[in-house]
Amino acid sequence: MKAEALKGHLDALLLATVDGGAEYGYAIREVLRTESGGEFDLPTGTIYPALYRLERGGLIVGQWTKVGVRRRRRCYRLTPAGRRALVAQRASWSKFSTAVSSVLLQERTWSTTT
Amino acid sequence: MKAEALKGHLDALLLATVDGGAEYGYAIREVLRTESGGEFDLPTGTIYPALYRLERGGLIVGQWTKVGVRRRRRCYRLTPAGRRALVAQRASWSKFSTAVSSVLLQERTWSTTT
DNA sequence: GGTTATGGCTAGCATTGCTACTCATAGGCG
DNA sequence: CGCCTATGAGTAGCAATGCTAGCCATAACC
Repeated sequence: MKAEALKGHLDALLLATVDGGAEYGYAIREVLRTESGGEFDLPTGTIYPALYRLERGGLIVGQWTKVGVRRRRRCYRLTPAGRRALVAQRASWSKFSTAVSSVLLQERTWSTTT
Repeated sequence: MKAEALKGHLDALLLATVDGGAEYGYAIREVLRTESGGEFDLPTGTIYPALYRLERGGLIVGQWTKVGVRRRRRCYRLTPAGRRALVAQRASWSKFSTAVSSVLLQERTWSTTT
């Protein structure tokens, strides 16, 4: 996958993943990789700053939790605004992907590309 | 449509459009708007630099043509490399959109987002 | 004559995801 | 015990790319 392909769509993916239960960066990464059939194998340098952005934007809220004795996780949940954003992003993705597909995958009658 | 949504996909759209006959910037814009159902209403500041990039990359070749008396158009055709790129981009788009959709539009059993 | 459509172009910006690290705890294994 | 891997989080700086906001010219229409 080209590096730029994700641009503008990552937020939606993260919101959708977080919506699937209280999640944290590391787990989100695994879930994204699995659910995407391996397409999205995102570096942590992509995940964490993005979560940060979403939190700053008020779409998710993070909370430190303890794992074991001195291990910590930052768990995120969607805010109401985040939930609305997710709905909007899904709709937006549908429109976008439909549009791209209709341009890209269109059958052309004169498509005997000489 | 968010500004960044297109990133990484514009080249494919342009290649596909140029593949639909010898086209030039202005016409490409119209075709994209029409075929996308209005989703892609791209400013010329997006189109022309992008065509330039594609030409520099050897995926299309441009040629000035005269329209009327002293009007000019830069008409583009796909090169063999461009045609190969288009095939690759279509495949890549399919994989990408499938992946995004499976993350975004997935039905979750526990989706009663409390 | 003035407005709109056709046609092309550019400098500089803003956003965003990636690269390439750092740091720490925990568990497994020779 | 010492090393390697997995888990978990983070950052500075970069590169790419599409957009903003302009510019210019010809042609057509009223």
